[in-house]
Amino acid sequence: MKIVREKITDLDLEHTFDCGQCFRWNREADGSYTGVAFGRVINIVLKEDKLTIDHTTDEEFDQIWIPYFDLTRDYGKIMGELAAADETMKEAIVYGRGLRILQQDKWETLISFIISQNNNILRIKKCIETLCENFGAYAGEYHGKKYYAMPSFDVLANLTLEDLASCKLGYRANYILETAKLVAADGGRTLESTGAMTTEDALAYLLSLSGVGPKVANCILLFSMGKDESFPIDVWIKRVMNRFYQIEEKDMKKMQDFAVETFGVYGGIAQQYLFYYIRSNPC
DNA sequence: AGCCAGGCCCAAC
DNA sequence: GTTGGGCATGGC
Repeated sequence: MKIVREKITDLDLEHTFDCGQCFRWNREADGSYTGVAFGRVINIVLKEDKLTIDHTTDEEFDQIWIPYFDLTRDYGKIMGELAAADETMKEAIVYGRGLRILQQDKWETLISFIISQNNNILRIKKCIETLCENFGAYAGEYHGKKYYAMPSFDVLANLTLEDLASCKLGYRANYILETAKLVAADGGRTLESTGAMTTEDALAYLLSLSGVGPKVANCILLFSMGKDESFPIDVWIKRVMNRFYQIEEKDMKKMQDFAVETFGVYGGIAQQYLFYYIRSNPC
């Protein structure tokens, strides 16, 4: 069934899906997007302020898609506050207006960003897609195409490197097996409870997993655990920090401090506008 | 062909 | 505690 909601503001699906925070949404010929999240397949389109989601229900919209798209939060206010911080941020917001930080599934985000390391976005998407098709639960069919969810930690914990070879994950395959075993050891309870932890504790837990360092951990904190102040620093953010804020590319500590001082509790959201801006306008 | 990609691990200082 | 080499794979 199809649901419609009007008066949706400060949302741009292209910016939200293409800013590098998620990997499983694809644009259709008609401009709508189809993707899988939380085990559901939906097709979504926004025309003016009218949001239409196909293949869902009123109940699922309330329980899954409102939190997923972060629709209860006032991004107009957030953008206003960040834009007042400085001129670069202001330009980045003009460019990426409507970008919202999705609240994604923790396990899927964890695996996705382990795969993301030293990798490019196109290939990250292919790796994730293959992993889901080969080992994920069937999530449904939309317009003749079948979709599969991210395989659970129980499934991945029982695979071998040979099983994963077909996914072409490279050296990351072992990280995924090790992390799946660690998460499955307590039935995923620690991972699920991270949202209620302090950011510091959640970060420490993530860093204890295999293939998760500071950058990947901060992405997971921001994109799935509601830790808005988390400021992931990758090669692109280093370039932003160097080009626009005159911080040396190796000085991560100074970048972190700068983010806290300048962007405060919305550091991660600011980071995402900057990432999207610099990637779309490289040098 | 060689460099790069939303970095991390581990050994050597 | 910090630094640097190595790392699978494929797009450009």
